Formats: sequence, structure tokens, C-alpha cells
Amino acid sequence: MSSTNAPSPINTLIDSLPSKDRQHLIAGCEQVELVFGEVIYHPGEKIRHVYFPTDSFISLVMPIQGGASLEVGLVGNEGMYGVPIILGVDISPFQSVIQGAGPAMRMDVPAFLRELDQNAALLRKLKRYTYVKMRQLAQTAACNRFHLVEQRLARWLLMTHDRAHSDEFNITQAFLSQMLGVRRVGVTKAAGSLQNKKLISYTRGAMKIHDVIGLEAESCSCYRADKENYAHIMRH
Amino acid sequence: MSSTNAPSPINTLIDSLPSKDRQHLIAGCEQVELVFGEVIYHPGEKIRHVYFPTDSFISLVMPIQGGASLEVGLVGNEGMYGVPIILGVDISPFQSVIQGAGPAMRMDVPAFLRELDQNAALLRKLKRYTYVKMRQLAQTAACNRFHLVEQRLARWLLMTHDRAHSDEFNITQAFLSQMLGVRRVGVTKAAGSLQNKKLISYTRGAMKIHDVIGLEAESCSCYRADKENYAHIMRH
DNA sequence: ATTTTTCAGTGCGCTACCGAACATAGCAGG
DNA sequence: CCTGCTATGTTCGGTAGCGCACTGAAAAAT
Repeated sequence: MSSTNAPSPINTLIDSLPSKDRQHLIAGCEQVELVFGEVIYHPGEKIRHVYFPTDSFISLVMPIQGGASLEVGLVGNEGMYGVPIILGVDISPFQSVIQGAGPAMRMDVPAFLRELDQNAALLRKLKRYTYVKMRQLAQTAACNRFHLVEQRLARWLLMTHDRAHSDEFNITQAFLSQMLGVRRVGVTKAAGSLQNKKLISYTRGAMKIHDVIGLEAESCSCYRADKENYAHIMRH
Repeated sequence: MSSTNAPSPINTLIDSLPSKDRQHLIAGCEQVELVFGEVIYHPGEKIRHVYFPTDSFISLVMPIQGGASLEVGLVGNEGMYGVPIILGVDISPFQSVIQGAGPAMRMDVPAFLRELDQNAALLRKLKRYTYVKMRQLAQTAACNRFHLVEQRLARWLLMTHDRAHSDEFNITQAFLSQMLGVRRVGVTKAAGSLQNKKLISYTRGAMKIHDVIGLEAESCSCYRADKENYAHIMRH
């Protein structure tokens, strides 16, 4: 994932911890490089590591009987993959796909459980993060029900933009159609419309964001609602 | 809420606790009677009590900018209202509406937090319950995206049937259209179709389930998926 | 008994999105 | 250079659900 803007190779969730707690957590992590397109977990699979993306991001996809699937969450350097572990369950409910290649920190589950035991600040943060994720899931449910493809695409681009730390990232329309749960043709039309409005441009998988403000205006309110809720809850 | 079947005025989540833990929890609860249609919490409102429905059920509704709203969860005697409290947040993310009138147990938040501290079995159960709810939210998101109104209606009726402990319950088509996020006319058509298939019958708010098996066949796979996940995770 | 309200059902034109098939254009490898 | 592959764009007929307006009937209020 190339970066035109200044990258911030730090996980803000970890970064918000008191220095001692943060250092202890980081000491227990290993650095890994996440590869684009890799499926780290399938639904029902046992979770062996939790991940803290630093300059990468992970897509949470809900497959449904009959082949269809839908993205229900995105984890970048503002969060963690592995919420179920906090809840005492080591089974991944979703398919987890690397959406943005790059570095992440990870910790194996037994070590992470010990860490949670000792590190109250971390546990507290992650519980609040879980709350944020739950609310986001509900927001996504409503969004998918009510909003047009173009609005949802704009929302998706903004969410990804935030996690890619760059105005450019790689994504094909076919892949996008999987995330949004629509036909590729639907993405073609919506993306073409956003391009006509000079908000984005793209060719053969190279997506470029030109106008974040304009994109926000075009997107549904769900983007802002999610972001505000995150800021509000994770503030403390 | 009248009941033609034998009612089970017990909260199965509480009931699954070791006898000592269960008794301690129940001792701290007060009995309340939930009134149909009452909105116990609005989004963003502070949660003052958690609820364990015994023979009542609560609808979790996500309102979205512009007036539309969508049901994203249902809490009956298999669960608890107040998951955010477990996560250290006392702000209701959803609108909580009494869907089925009847008795529930409730506990004020400070007492509940003390209970969680002392009652490891309860905490463990509720964390697993939270996991189940998260997965259900994702399932609902996908369901709303891909499934037809008639299938979704069938799913809703089955979920409500499970929590009403009765083949009959009261629900108007206008109310249903709010839950499913469709026009009332859409409900009229879908319900008419299910009635033609002899699966249900209804008049002026009185809904009667005739054929649960048939309804399951007509519903989308989401009903079964949710139920199986609940059984699988809450087993322990 | 009459009026008002509530609930279910119908009709009509419209739009977003669907499935399928096909067309074009950039790019890579032989 | 040509070939094959991949990503994007277009067309066409079909449909689920929409907004709106209206009807009919049962229940509740006066």
C-alpha cells in the first residue's frame, strides 16, 4: 500500500494506553506483514492470534447461505481484530480478509488473555471498542437496508481512506461489489458517477480520492455517525 | 400477551447459572411489568437498569437519519437487555421498545456492576451472550441486504414466536413494516402470501402462527443460523 | 346510533437494482 | 507483435420494492 500522505504506523488504540501498559503490550507482540487478499480467518475457525494493524487493514465479511457475502466491518490502526477473545469465545464469526497490505502487530491468544488479566487499561479500552463495533454493525445493517449504492460506496471509500492513510489505494470494482453486496455493474455506475463529480478517479484497481469533503457530502450519514460514535466512546 | 402454549416464565440465561449464583442474582432483581409499546431507552440515553425478560420481550431498533428505522435485535427470556453495561458503557446504542408485554426482572446498573464483579459465572455467560448478539447483528445486516420481504417476515415471526411462548401475539402490519424497514403495503403482500400458504392467519393486530415448520421453510436461513449459533455458544 | 379512528387491502406509475451477455481497453508474457 | 488476461463499461429485459392515494371494514369513541 503506497502512501502519498504521511503514514502513521502506530495503532491508536494501543497508543492511547498509559505508557507502562502500552510497553508491556507491545513487548508481547510480534511484528507481521499482512498480505493483500489473504484470508486470515474463515467463519467458525478458531482464532489463534489477535491483530493490531499499524499500517494495514482487515475486512470483516459475513458470508451468507447461497454464496452472497457482505462486509460488516473494517479494522485498521484504530482498532483490533479479535474482539471475540475479549468475550471469551475463540471462534471467528466472520471471514477476515486483508484489505490493505502492510504491517501489523499480533499476539497469540493465550498471551493475550494473560495480558488482559494484568492490563486493566487495555481491557477497559477493548471493551469500549467492542461497544463501538456493535453499534457499527447495527449502523451497517440499517445502511444496507436504506441507502443507495452510490452513497454506500462513498461511505466505504471514506472508511478505507481513513485506514489506508493515503489518498490512493488498490481496489477493483469486482472486489468492491463483494464488499457492498451488489453487482459489479452497480459499482461501475456508482463509481463512474463519483468520478464525474470529480470526487475520485480510478483505473484498473488504482483508486484515488480527490475530494474528501465532497465525498462526505455524497455519502450517507452512516460514515459520520460511526466516526462520531468512535470518537465519543473511545475518548476516555 | 395471552398464551395458548405452556408459558415458561423463567429467564433461561439466568436459569443456566449455578444455583448459588442464580439465587444471588435473582435476590438483587426487582420484578417489573413491561407495558406494550413503551420505549424504555432512546439512542444515546443513559442506561439505568438492565432487564431480564421472563415472559416479555424487547425490540432493539436502530433509527437512522431521515426518519427510517430498522429492528436489529430482539431480547426475550433467552437473553438480557443491557449488554453495553458489560462493556463498560452506559449509553444505549439503540431504541428499546417493548414488543411483548409481560413480566421481567431488572436490576439497577450499580448493583449489576457489583454483581458482575462477584459473580464470575454470570459475567462469563453474558460475555458469550454479547458474542452471540454481535454475530446476530452481522447476520441481520446481510439478511436485510439479500433477502426478500416475505422471507424476512417469516424469520421475524419465528423469532417472535420463540420469545412470545405462544402461537398468538399482537402485532399490526404498520408496526411490522417499521421493524422490517419496508412499507406497510410490503408487509400486507408478504403476510397475505404466508396466509395463503396456511402458515399464519391474522386480523387487525392478532397474529396466529399455524405452521412453524412451514414457516421455517419459507424463511431465510438466517433464522436457523442465529438459533444454531446461540445454542452452540451458550451451551457452555 | 353515529362518527371517528384504526387496520388491512388495492392500484398505478416509478426507480434502483438484478442476471446475463457482450464490448472495449490497458497490461503482461511469449 | 500478437495473444491472453484482467478491469472497466454497456446493453437489455425483468422485478422487488417505493411513494402516493384511495377503498373497505372493523373497532372504538362520542
